[in-house]
Amino acid sequence: MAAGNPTIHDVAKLAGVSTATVNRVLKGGYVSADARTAVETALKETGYRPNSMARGLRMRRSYTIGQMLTEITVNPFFANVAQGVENAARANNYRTVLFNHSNDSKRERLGIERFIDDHVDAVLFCTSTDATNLALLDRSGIPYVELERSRTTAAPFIRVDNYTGARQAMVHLVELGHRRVAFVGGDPAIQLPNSRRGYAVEEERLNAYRDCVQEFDLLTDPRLVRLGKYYSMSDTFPGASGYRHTRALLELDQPPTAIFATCDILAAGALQAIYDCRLRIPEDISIVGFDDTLAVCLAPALTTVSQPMARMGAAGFQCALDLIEGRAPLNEQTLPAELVVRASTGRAPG
Amino acid sequence: MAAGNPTIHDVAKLAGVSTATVNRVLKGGYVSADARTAVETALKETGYRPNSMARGLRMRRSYTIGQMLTEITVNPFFANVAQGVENAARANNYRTVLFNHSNDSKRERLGIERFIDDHVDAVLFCTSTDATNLALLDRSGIPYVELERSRTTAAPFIRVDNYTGARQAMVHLVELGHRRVAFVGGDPAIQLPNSRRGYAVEEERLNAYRDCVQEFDLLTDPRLVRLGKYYSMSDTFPGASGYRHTRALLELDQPPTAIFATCDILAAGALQAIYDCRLRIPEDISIVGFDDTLAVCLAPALTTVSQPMARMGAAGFQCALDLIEGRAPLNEQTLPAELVVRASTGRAPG
DNA sequence: TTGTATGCGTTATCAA
DNA sequence: TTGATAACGCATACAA
Repeated sequence: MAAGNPTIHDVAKLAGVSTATVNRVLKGGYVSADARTAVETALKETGYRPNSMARGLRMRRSYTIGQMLTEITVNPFFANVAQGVENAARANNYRTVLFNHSNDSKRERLGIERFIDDHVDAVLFCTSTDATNLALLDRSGIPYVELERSRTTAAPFIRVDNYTGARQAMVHLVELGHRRVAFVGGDPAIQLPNSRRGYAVEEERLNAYRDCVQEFDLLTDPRLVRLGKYYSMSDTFPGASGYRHTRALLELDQPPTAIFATCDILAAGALQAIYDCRLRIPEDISIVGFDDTLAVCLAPALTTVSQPMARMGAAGFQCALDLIEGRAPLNEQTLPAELVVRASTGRAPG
Repeated sequence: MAAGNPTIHDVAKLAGVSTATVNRVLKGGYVSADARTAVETALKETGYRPNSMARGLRMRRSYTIGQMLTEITVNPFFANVAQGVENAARANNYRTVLFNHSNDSKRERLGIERFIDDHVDAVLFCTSTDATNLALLDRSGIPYVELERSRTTAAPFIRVDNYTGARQAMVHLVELGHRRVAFVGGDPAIQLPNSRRGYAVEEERLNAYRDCVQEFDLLTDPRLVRLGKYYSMSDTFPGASGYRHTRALLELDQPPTAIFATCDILAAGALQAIYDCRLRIPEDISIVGFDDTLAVCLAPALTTVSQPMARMGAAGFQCALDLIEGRAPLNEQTLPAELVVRASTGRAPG
């Protein structure tokens, strides 16, 4: 037994039946009581476990989901989504294989080819760099699901209601009396061209900001809106961009009393900038993040818009499973984001 | 072609040769020039990719490594190690499958059984909860490697020189004039009973602290040594333990001028406590972390002992591959940890 | 230099 | 109710 795992043949021989009978007790079927007990004891004795490769070959199904992630180490967001997928997958006897493309379309292509080699039953993207990469899967007949951002309209898409989430953040600040609120966030222009649906993450968040500025008659100053990337893969400090923007904001003749940074990593950089300027949060300035990843670890603990990362992953897996098994999942699902108030927001000074 | 991927038979038929010949041009062997070109064009035309399950079945090798992690979402340390493993694995045509046991030995057991079902070629642990779980693999003849912590002496073990790393942190503080240095760290008593080798992570770090206190004649006060868990899986805020310990330290009649927190998550909690007490870092108090995970994101950016997480993962994979292919890797490898000085340490006040 | 034939372990059809 | 058998796609021993 030490040398090589027991196969269904070993079980059959031990039980004095054929492999077909063993299979029947395993999968359910007409088996006599005698045969059943014989097989069951043989099963126990051998400690038989089916060989997943043989089964996969035979069933033309690998029971494996490929997860294409941007970069699991650079933003905890991805680890949390992956975790959600993983748990849902395990519960359904699926396993997952990860691949990080680091926003490099060529690498993503490589990863997709690996997925095809692995005969994954479906692929989850969070998020894809490029619609042409997705087309590779179409050719192989492998279904896929997009999370967070969408590059195509054909595949099911699990999204988050970024508009409402961002709006909650703004309303919270307004209620605290802030009227000079800065926005530090992703530039819609960077992502939008790639987006195939009505909403790009960045656009939604920015729209919520702008709408609230209008609606609540906040100070409008173009210098308060700072757009760019959330973080750079190559920067030694991912929050560098948030740091720079915040420094610039604090040097304004009339600095904002609150900053809405639409990613906890940006917010982390903002906190560092504020710390360097020896300002006190929230007494001197309030700050709200987005994601709820680093938020709870920062000083002070960050008020942030929490994304349902694990739920997104789980919903994505469910879609994938539907696709695999020939059911038609919703083409689009929107999950809510929710403001979590912690210690980084307070009444506007003055 | 859309329905079903091309097999080696398709290629053979198209090229007008046998599957054996196709295999020969794929794997290298005696093939006539004519046959070779015919096969090569057929390969291109079909876009043939070998079926990894069929190959795995035939070769009795899955080209898959199982990674057993404590919990990828709770500490970025694990994501970084996993990333290191992953990259090394990909470079060697291996894939990895993750499993998080959340410090639950039963869950770990479950995961190992899944790995056995998957016929993984080897398992990497970072870290195992329990030596009896490892024994399951022995019975299946699956080799394994331990990272960071060891529960057995048989398997190769990739460790970090925690003593020297921690010592660097202490020397750094001493050089800055600190004489009242607190230690907030893991309790050796929690982990040591499980450890099968001379060094437990916690013991090494604590020993370095104690040795330095002696050697540099620092203040010895048992109240300055705060032991416990790095973080709790269930706490809403992982840094809670660091927060509590730090609050207690700051309430001492003679609070420390520096804190060595032996995990960035603990340090994050310490930063929050210090922030709440309206003390300024490093002017009022210095703090050093360990790991270099959150460090760069905290305010102020944390001076910390950097662990070679990706290297540990890569070295672990190499060991696993050696084991799989019948080579004998070193039973133990020690990687260095290195102090990274950032903004949270400065001259002792007063 | 090339092709035939077999087995890896599982599932499932079909005949008994 | 059961067993013999074929097939999934690949790799390879052996024969030609």
